[in-house]
Amino acid sequence: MIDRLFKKLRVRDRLSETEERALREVIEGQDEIPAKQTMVKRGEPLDKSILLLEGMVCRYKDLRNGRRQISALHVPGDFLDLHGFTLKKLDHDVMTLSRCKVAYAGHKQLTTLTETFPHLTRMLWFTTNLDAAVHREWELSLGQRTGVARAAHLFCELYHRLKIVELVDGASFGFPVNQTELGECLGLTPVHTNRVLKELRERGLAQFKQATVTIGNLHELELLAEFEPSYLYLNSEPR
Amino acid sequence: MIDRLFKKLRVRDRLSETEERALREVIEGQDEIPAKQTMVKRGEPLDKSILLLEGMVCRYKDLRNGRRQISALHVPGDFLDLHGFTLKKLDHDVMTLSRCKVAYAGHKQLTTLTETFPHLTRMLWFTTNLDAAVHREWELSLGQRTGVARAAHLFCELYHRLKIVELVDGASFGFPVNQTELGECLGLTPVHTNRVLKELRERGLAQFKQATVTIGNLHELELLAEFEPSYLYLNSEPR
DNA sequence: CGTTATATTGAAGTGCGTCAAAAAGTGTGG
DNA sequence: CCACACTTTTTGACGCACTTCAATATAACG
Repeated sequence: MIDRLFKKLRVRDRLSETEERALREVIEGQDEIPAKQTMVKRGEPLDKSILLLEGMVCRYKDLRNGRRQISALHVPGDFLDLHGFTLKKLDHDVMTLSRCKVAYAGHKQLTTLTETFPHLTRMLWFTTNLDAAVHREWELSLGQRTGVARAAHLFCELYHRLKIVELVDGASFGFPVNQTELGECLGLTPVHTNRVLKELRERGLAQFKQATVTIGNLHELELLAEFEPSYLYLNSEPR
Repeated sequence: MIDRLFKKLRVRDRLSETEERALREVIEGQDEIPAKQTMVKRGEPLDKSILLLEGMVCRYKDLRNGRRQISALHVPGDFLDLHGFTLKKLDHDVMTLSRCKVAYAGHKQLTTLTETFPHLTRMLWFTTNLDAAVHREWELSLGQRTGVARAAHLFCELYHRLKIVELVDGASFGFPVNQTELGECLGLTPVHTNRVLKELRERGLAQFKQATVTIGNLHELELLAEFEPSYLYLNSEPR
């Protein structure tokens, strides 16, 4: 299961056997967490980072009026809070969307690792910068794309990210959220999210049903979303 | 001028004399860039990162219809593209807003630095994670805050960030953009940005005039924006 | 002082939100 | 296997925040 992390890294850079071993050594423990459970609360001091092995997780912030914005989604192979390694506490909450399997990397062990493996450190650093690149693309979506294009873009992004870790089945992938939570990713109300999904469905571009996305026409969907995968840094380059 | 970087870092962590010296040594060159000039183009290979010494810079992405989203603002003391150290090319453009002074840190030198100073490395890593924390707060703004609250929030953020590097003069600070560019930060059209500014002005909360923000009532402004400075990580903690 | 960029205002249109209700799906216990 | 409660999805009607289009006013500048 931890292999998904290596798949993710190897899409972006070379990872030596030694580095893989070193990384394996700092990943320890294994937990199962039920769905819809807060894993990390904002502000609480952190001494380890969480690697997602199975399931899906979100990070979010909310306002006093109860409106919530999901700022990031995580798929297997992602660290949920590697940024917490340097931040030491989070500015947001982390919640499981589905039942999840996770493992841990202690900050102490990570510190040791970074003192011994500079290139591996850059790769880990890279993954936190990759999260930031996704944040920027979401800012573009939230600020400038219409609801339909936002949903289309999110589906394209997840398709590509899940493909890397081999969690796409044909044109379908699991996305364990309801329409309310999907709306919280998109900055839309549940009602409008429903209408946006209806449009994508009727145009034959994508379908969202029972926590599963089925892409009807990837090319058209990407056109509509103006999806440019370069922000996912899918080409291997030395870091 | 480079001292602003150290001010920024020392608000967040201890920085030893040795570390300061080491960091000074990798910062070289000095350039002046005119206003509204693209400094880094998306996709172009990078071999150095840029430290902003004076002026203000933005990063942005745009869509085919010409709409643009500014995803980040940078103030003196910020690295503009330290994330480029691990990403090796950017997913967005970087543009000066005002006339700027900058210096450079070569990636080769940074690599050497990270192999010698693990704690300093974590501090640099931290600054890229801090940028991501700001991205998340902007996602919350763009997804869930009203136009007025978004503008209020941005003014609060800049006030606090500029305060650290001593660029706030009483209740005022320079913000070298026009209303169109401000709208591109906020995900609003120029016309609506103008109306939002009018409301803030008439409520006595903040004024934006001639590229200068003057805060009328910081407390009320923060309340309106639901501004919670914790995402700026202003408390010094060991990283 | 004219020229151009920027700010401001008005009027009308639209995407998305709100409120409310119905329909469909899901899970549980009998 | 059905009955019931609960969650989620879907639809309709209406309202509002923001956009669009267009015109005017003001500031910036050589």
